[in-house]
Amino acid sequence: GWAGEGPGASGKNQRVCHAAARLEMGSLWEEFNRLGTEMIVTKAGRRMFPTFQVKLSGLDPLADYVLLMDFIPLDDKRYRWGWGDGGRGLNLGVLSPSPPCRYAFHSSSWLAAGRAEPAAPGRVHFHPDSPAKGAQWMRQIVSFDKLKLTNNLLDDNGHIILNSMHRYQPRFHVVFVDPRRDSERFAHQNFKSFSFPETQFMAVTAYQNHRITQLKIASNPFAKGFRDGDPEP
Amino acid sequence: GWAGEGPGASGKNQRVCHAAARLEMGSLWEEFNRLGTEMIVTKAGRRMFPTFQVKLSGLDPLADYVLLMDFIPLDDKRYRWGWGDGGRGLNLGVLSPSPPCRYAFHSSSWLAAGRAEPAAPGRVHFHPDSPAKGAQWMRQIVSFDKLKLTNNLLDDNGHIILNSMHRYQPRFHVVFVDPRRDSERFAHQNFKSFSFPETQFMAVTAYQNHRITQLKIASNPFAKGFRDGDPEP
DNA sequence: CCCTTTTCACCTAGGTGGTAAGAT
DNA sequence: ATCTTACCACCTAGGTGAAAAGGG
Repeated sequence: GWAGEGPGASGKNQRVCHAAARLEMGSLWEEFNRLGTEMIVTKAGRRMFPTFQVKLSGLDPLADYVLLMDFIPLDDKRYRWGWGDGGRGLNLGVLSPSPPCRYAFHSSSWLAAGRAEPAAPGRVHFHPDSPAKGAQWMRQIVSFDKLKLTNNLLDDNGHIILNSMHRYQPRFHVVFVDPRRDSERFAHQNFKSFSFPETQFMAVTAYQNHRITQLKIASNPFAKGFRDGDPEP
Repeated sequence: GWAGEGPGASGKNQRVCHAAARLEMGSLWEEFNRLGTEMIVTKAGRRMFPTFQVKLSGLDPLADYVLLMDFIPLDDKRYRWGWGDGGRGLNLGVLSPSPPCRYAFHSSSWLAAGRAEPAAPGRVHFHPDSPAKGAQWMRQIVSFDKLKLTNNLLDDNGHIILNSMHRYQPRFHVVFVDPRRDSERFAHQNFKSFSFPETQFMAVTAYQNHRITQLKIASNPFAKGFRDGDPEP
């Protein structure tokens, strides 16, 4: 679907106010989201799967833009994966699917387990093709496949630093490169942000929900080595 | 070594007239050049080895530059590899090494064999990071490892089109992106070209000089599978 | 005969989750 | 007990020259 734009769509520069972004692989993102998406974080940095990619429109073909992403905590909680009190209260319906039978073997779910860790420094990831003309960005799908997530607070590779067992919402920003002298004064008018709820996820160092693992293996080409039976193209 | 700049260094824009480029892997290029460098061309496109890479200096850190390469015919001849008339006249000393013994088994060499084919359309290869600031270009070695050579006159992948069995001189160009309105009128002032004689080569569809093959195998990591004996790091 | 094309085994380079050991 | 790390086999993706087949 098309993203809801950030607050305050008024007062935006003409170069960004008509910008629109469609999330690619939307059905795959929704399939993960229904199970409660998990993303691995490692010391060396791990890519996201699905990859965050968008199709852009509404840019000025001749203007320069910078594209970037950041990740904001979805709440101030820390989570753990396990068996709750039988299903009352702590289960987060949005996060885990309603199991077909509440007493089935696989009935674990995400439980709030205290307040969030101190937030890591809020890094951003610039799309490596930035800056580029609007025409270039709109020509084809923009893929953030170089973006990596890490749990290393001291990371010096420029990766996105996240806390494991915390929930995050990826955000996507289109920034018009203002050629005017005192462009800093208009910075707040020169960008537009997009947030796709179906891309939210739990950062983990190892997968907790086995259904997530299975869906990753089934849909990520690099995990083909772990597929069992007959394929389905 | 440092490149000789193109003719007419006078009248250049301040943003390019101090630009300098040092060829990287110079000793490897020279080793190939002493044997007579050959570069494979294929229908699908083949990378160069050694890769053309330079270290830049003298750019304006804050100005925008485009970096690109093209290839110019070194002469108007077509060549063939074989046995000459005993060593008189047709042997090109620069192209093949003086064999230790003129009557040794490996005494073939490049011989002129008629006039050149009609020149293919003179394509150029823009470095994919173009345009970028001078500071960015000077930060580290600029590598043209995405450049591919093809002999397909109908190529639509944007590769460099060359005629097999013809000699070429790679050229490297630094172009200042002039922000002025009528910048086209200053185009001839806004670039500086570099030509390294040790990078000239013969385009081939299959290696002719067995010593070139051996040196490629010995020095190209992707050809490690063809190395025989003990390695030498 | 000489040159080109195709296919292939063998590499580099790097993205997967599994697994077992380590850390707290 | 729970989470993290390091290493691994197994993939994708693509760059090598060898060898055989193709073409004029």
